[in-house]
Parts: sequence; C-alpha cells; structure tokens
Amino acid sequence: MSAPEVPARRQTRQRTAVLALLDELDGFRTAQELHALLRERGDAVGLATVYRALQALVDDGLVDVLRSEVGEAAYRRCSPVHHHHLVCRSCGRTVEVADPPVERWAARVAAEHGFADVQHQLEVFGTCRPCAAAQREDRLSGRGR
Amino acid sequence: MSAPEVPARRQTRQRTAVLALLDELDGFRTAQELHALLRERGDAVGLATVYRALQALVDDGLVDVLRSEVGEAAYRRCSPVHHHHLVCRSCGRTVEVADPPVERWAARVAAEHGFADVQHQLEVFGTCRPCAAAQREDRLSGRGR
DNA sequence: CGGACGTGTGAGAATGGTTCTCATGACCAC
DNA sequence: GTGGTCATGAGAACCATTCTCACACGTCCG
Repeated sequence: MSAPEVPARRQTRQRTAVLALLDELDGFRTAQELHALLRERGDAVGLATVYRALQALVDDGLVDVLRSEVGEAAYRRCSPVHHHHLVCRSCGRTVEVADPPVERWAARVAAEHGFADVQHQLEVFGTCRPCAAAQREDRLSGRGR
Repeated sequence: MSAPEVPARRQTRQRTAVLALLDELDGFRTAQELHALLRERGDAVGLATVYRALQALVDDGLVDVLRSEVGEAAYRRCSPVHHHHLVCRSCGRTVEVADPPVERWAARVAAEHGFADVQHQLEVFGTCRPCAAAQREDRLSGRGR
C-alpha cells in the first residue's frame, strides 16, 4: 500500500562488470558462459554472484531471459520495449524484431476462450547465413554420414 | 539416403500406459507428475522409463513439449498438425489454437535477415475464467496485504 | 573522516530435474 | 521353445541453479 519498494540496489564492481559484459555481447549467453568470460579476462566474480546479478537485471527489465531447448537460461541485454527475437541456433547471434500483428491476434484468441491477463512468448529460430554456409561445407568434406 | 529408419519401436505396457495417461489429461504435465500419477494408480513404472517414453513420443510427434519458467519440461498429447497453445498459468488447462498469420510473418522476417531453416515457438499464457474468479475471491477475503 | 549497519560476495554444499549405467526381464521372429 | 535384441528399473551420475554462512564492502549518519 506504500512505496513501490525498490530496495536500494547497490552499485558494486561485480554487477557493473556483468552489465558491461552483456552490453558488448550480441547474442544470448548462459550464466555459465558469462561467468567463464569474466574469469578469463581476470575479473574474478563468483558464479553465485553472476546468477544474482542477472536476476536483478531481469527484475529491472534491463535483460531478457530465454530458456534453451535443454533447459538452460540464457540472458541478453535488451531494449525495454516489447519485442521478439530471431536467434541463430548455431552461433547464438540474435536480432530483435518488431511487434508483429500477433499481439492483437493473441489478445483476441485469448479473449474468445475467456482467458484474461494475457502474455505471450514468441521466438524465431533459424540458421544465419554464415553458419548455414559453414554447415554445408562440413557436410561435403568430412563426414558422409 | 536410404530408409527413414524408424528403429522398430516396441509396444510395451509402460509406453502404452504413458500414452493412455496423456490421452486423458488435458493440460501440460511434467514427467515427474506423470510418473507420480502412474504410481498412484498402481501402474508401477520407473522414472527413467517415463522419460524415455516421453522422448520417444516427442520424436514421433505425438506429444508436445514445453519448458516451464523454472526449466522443467512439460508434456501434452497433441494433434500432429502445427499449432500453438493457450495455457492457463494457474491450472494448466490448455487450448490448442490454430495457425495465425505469424507463420508467414516469421518466415518473411527470417528471410529478410538471411536466416534459413526457420522454426518458431509461440505460446500464449493467461488466466482462465474460473481461475481468475478464484483469485479475485482470495484477494478479497484472506490477505489484505 | 570514521564507525555501524546492512547488503553483497564467494566457496562450497545442497537441491532437483534429467540422463546414464548395467544387470535383468520382456517382446518378437523363427 | 529359443535366441537375440531392445526395454526396463534402481540408483548413481550429471549439471544448472540456489542456498548457506562467514566475511567484505558500500552507504549512511554523526
């Protein structure tokens, strides 16, 4: 009933590092990958802290989270407006794509069935041109099987 | 380049039981839930077997799989034609909904960005009428906070 | 500036869903 | 029936994620 209660998020080296790293990457990365990258560049951060930082960023709407097919969570720095993703299933490169008419469609279909408070989740997966080319080569050379 | 190689899937009591159970349920259920249900009704099936049966069914296109927000896999008996789901986030009741124009939109957007071999994944979540009503009551009675 | 308070951190343990292992059992063709 | 193969099941292994708890650090107040 009172203030919205954002509990004074502290500015620490670790959280800054996680956000900065996400800023310079352009695809979805798992928490484990981000942790490894930070380690490599000498920025010692605990794995638990990476998870905590990512959760905080998701709560603040600065980062989008996606579940891979094997159930891992992948994170990406995103614009705060509603959008969807076109993701390369091979290299992870991601393009944000604008709101299709699906928005309206989803709302209408949900209403027809008596569903309220509707959200939707739409991701498009494909193989980007460079990866498709690489795979074609692989098939031709190495392994006939 | 030879036979499609469906390696002679065997018909066993356990696989039949899993499929029969899915047939009579109408929402997405996790493997653990299905396993527990089978146990309850005296149909002793190992957990690993439930997972294997579900994977086989998914491979055969008889069952759809969805990842919950916490990363668990949930399964549901589905029609073999391409479709999407409208899922109640409270009780899990699911409605299959027909192909929206998204199909075309996804293909076009992907092509514009040079992505090939496109798939998409669209789910709509909401609260079905009975659940919405129940929640409204909860809020009024119990907890003013 | 300095110290107190409370939050953030990190190593490792705990958790929990899913997969693997391997000895045993069931299915199917002959 | 008999044999070969695939399926089963209990438990271990696996692995991403979360929890625990002692300690460090940011923030606030004097």
